[in-house]
Amino acid sequence: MRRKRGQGSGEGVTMKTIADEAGVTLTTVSRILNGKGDNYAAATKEKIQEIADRHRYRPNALVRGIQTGKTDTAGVVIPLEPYFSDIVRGIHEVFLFNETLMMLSWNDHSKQIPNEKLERDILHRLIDRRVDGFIISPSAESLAQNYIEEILPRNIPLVLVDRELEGVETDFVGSDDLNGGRRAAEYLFSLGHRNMAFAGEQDSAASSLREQGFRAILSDMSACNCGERLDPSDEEEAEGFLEQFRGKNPPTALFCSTDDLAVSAMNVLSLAGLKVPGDVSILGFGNAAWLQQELPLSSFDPDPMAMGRMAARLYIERVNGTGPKQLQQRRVPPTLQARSTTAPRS
Amino acid sequence: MRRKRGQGSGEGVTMKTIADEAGVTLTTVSRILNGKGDNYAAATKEKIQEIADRHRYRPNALVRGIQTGKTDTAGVVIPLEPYFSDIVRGIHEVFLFNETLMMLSWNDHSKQIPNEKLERDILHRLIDRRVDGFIISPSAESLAQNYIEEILPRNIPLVLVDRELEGVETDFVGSDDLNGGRRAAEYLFSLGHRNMAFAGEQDSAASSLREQGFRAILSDMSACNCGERLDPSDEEEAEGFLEQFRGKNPPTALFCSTDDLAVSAMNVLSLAGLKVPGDVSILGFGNAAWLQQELPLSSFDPDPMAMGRMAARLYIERVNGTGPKQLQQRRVPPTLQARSTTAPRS
DNA sequence: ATGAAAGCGCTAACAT
DNA sequence: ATGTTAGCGCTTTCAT
Repeated sequence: MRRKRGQGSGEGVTMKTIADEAGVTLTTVSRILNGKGDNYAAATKEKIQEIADRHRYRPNALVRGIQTGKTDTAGVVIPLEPYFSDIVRGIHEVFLFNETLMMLSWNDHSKQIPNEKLERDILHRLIDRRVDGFIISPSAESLAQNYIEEILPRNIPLVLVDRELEGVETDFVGSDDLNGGRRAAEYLFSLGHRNMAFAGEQDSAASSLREQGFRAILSDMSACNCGERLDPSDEEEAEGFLEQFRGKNPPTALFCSTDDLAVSAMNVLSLAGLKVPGDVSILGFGNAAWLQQELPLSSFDPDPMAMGRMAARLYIERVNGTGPKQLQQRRVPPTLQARSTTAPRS
Repeated sequence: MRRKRGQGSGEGVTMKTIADEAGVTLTTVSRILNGKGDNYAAATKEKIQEIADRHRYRPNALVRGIQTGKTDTAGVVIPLEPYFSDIVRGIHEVFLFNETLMMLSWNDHSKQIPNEKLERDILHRLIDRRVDGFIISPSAESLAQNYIEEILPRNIPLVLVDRELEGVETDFVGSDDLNGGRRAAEYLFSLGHRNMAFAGEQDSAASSLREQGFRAILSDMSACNCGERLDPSDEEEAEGFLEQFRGKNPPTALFCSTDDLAVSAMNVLSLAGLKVPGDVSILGFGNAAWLQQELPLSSFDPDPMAMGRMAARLYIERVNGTGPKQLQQRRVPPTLQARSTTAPRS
């Protein structure tokens, strides 16, 4: 067996050490140090506490973990990139007040091919250490199988953040895309725009929700209309996209489901000689940090820190068994950041 | 006692479960699943393995931890801000190949007053969970006491990254500031500059090393000279700083010990009508990400990911007891990023 | 007001 | 080629 650590203070000090020194049993020490010693003589309590402090005694959470089945440790699997690290910061903030610590890991998000094997290995490492639950931001759909096979059957609480996974029945915390879409419409409407366009990718759940909310409001408003979804960054669709702005009575505002699309759109439009926001107001979604210095794009900030906080709160509910029985879907309303690519209709 | 988890597959499956099902003892299962079963009959080995797989058995690392005194888990205390999260990514990369996981935490780096109590609490949480060691990027000098009292006496390996702490005798991994300073001098010299200036803060260990390296090279070169250290962002020193550039035969190059100083210097110089790099070449240190889009500042990239990797490797050596006995000081040479604020002397 | 004893899931020394 | 036993550090029932 591996040697325990050397002989500094606080090392190798167990409840037994303290019990022996105080001339009482382990049980007594355990109860007193855990605040369950109401019945004990004040003198005993003080003595135990004093010895513990003097030795800088620290309880062994591993043992407590195997005894109680709870480790107060979460498995957090999130890439450490700008946007995501804000999610982690939000989680951390809530954990601070819940005696919880996170084991952090992630799979290489930068590689296009997600490494299923590697992620499964990471999950195993986390499960072996008996984390109470998981908070995961899945890097790809293809990883769903991992969660379905490794986490759910073991009945370990799992909260997904930022991205849902088809076929994985679990809690989810993300951005309120529907709400964002609605407010995009309301905002552009309030600037006087009536004729609008929408740019979005195909096959993106988030993008669809944003579009849905956007159109829902527009169809409630009178005298509003909006062209079909098109992707200015897609070779096939770019031409059609531009076409909309060439007819008579062209759109004066454009809502893009991501900031990337907003940038593509701006490029396409400016090549065609259109001014932003003079001729067309552009509103994005994502509030990408890399953008803000280059280009003052009006956009929705999904508030990743708030998402992290919300995910952590849900996690705590799950791990403690408080909170509702049904699976939760909680969404943080994005914050509108009006900058200089949107303006009143001229 | 808290209920163990419910009844899904892989839950509550222990070696005992497997042993019973196979009609052998715990020991047999333990040995076979740990690859120490060379002496066992192939049939037994296969049977055990099959049962384990079928039940999706996973070993309990908590138990292993209390038995062996090793948890394969590191306590990492680093703020999750841009520069630092790259350090964390470097650490993570190395841990992936060492069966190690990190418990990540940090104290609120944004608050000016570092919360000593909070950080001590975090260290306790980590110690209770019996991390094998620590990798810490201290947010303030005032926290030194925490490490001295809580970590060192317990003989827990501690590697400091990015920032050293006076009075804390421990391993350190950081940027090679001396080397950076030297190469700054060599680079500016190679561009033809002979008359130089240096901007740096007072009381910064890193800044002093950069200055030291810088001056060491200059004094080796013939016909070179460099004014005294001044801080253009300091009200008292700004005037003197500018004064240097007003004499006859003024400096044509400026090395700043941080990118922030480089920005201040540029402002001061441009107010005085001097052109960069036409009149003065400016070289910074830090390669701050927020800068790169605004201003193509020539600078040294301290390569935080490499620092993280190096710290993790040293950590692994410490935890495994391999590696040298003496305290280590390892430094990553920064990478020169020549952009457009430096040019040949005109 | 305190103790004794069983047990958590596993490892490792010591058998046979 | 496999089993027996003690023990890791603690919590929790059941005594007294």
